[in-house]
Amino acid sequence: MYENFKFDVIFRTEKARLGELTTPHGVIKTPAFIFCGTKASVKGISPQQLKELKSQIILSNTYHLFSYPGADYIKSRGGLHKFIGWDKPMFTDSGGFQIFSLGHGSVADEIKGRRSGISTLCKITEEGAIFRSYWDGSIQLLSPEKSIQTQKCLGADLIVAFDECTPFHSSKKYTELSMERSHRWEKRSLDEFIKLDNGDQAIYGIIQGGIYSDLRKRSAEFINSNNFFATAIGGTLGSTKEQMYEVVEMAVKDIDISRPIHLLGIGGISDIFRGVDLGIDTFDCVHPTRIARHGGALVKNKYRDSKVREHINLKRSEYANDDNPIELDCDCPTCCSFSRAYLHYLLKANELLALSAITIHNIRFMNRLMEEIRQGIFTSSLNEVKLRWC
RNA sequence: GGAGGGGUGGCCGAGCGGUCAAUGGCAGCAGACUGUAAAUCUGCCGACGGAAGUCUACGAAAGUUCGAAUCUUUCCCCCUCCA
Repeated sequence: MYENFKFDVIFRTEKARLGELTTPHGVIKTPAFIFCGTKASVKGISPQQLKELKSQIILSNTYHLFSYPGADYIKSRGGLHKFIGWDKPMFTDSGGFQIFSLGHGSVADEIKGRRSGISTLCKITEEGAIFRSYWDGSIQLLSPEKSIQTQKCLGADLIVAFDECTPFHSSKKYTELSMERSHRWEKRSLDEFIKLDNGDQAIYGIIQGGIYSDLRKRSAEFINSNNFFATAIGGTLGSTKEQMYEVVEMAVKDIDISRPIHLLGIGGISDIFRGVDLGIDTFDCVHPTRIARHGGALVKNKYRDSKVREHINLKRSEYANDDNPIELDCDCPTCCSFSRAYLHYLLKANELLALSAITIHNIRFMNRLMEEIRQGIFTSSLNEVKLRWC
């Protein structure tokens, strides 16, 4: 198994490590950031642009593509890579996060106790999760087997076992029962994966256990003892940044470090530095691409307008007369030709170009961040890099 | 010339005797967003004040009424139809 996959650690300092994750569609230099193209598209930009911005890998989502246009459809189009015109590595998430997000809303809403809108999650059973489709309202069951079969049809290089992403507001008892069910689901995912395996995919197991160190330890041991190619850290990571770092640290402690380690759903700049310090190899997050569509351009600390934000909000009126690019030292196409004033105007005028232009900057920003982090590990100067970016 | 319909906060547009400083929407000003139901969501948005509150407001003026954006009269201005 995993004969077409390989993970080599090239260099390490303390826990941080520089690696190469080999897949049938190429090598991913780690630490790496994975951009979210949930519905088989990174919103607003093309695979060609992603490549020009030096992106290594993108992610799509099982739940969304399962609901529409369907796994068989994408398979009959030749798989995701061919369908969307992307020949580099791909990752698919299993749909486990949607058990959380469709049941509880966004991470922030859940942590802050805000009521989310109408839930389209109907029920979680031992068999799987029952959803009302976001697409057509029909009732659908997503089970471990179904998730793996779907991910097989989609054809991403790296796929993920089906789990339940537990919310922050759940008791230890619920977290434990959910974790145990996730373990059974993950075992079923692995069995289904092995049954269908033809060498072109590798599967991640996910560590659950919420904010509880004993549960995280048990979960890590479970994943280690099964033949997953790699390990992802999932579930709630707590309600504050500090708690998140603690949870990641406790989760990472018992992971088999010969396997690649992915941190699900995290993409803040300082979060990535902390993750890298703890030995995380890959990250994925909607944040860079989502805030771009809301007018947020990621910037290094010297360009910020707020102590708490890692981006500037180009919708703010102060940018109306700012002729500088988002960042003076950025090499992205947006910074090479557009001023903050123009981007501000495009946002106000509701022009679609604003969304893609800022997305382009944020993607290049994340890729440059990861390039510098890799360089920083290699030259043992990660702290200096961090001072520039955080 | 005849008949009718209107004028409401930056704009559009509800309200047609008290619960109206006035529903909505847009624009404006902020905020949020971390395995994407997200080009989304939330808050503020007459003036002064931290707030209680005070003042000025529904074309203009005069009235009726305990009370008027809402009723009456006159005036000004718009629009539609007929000649």
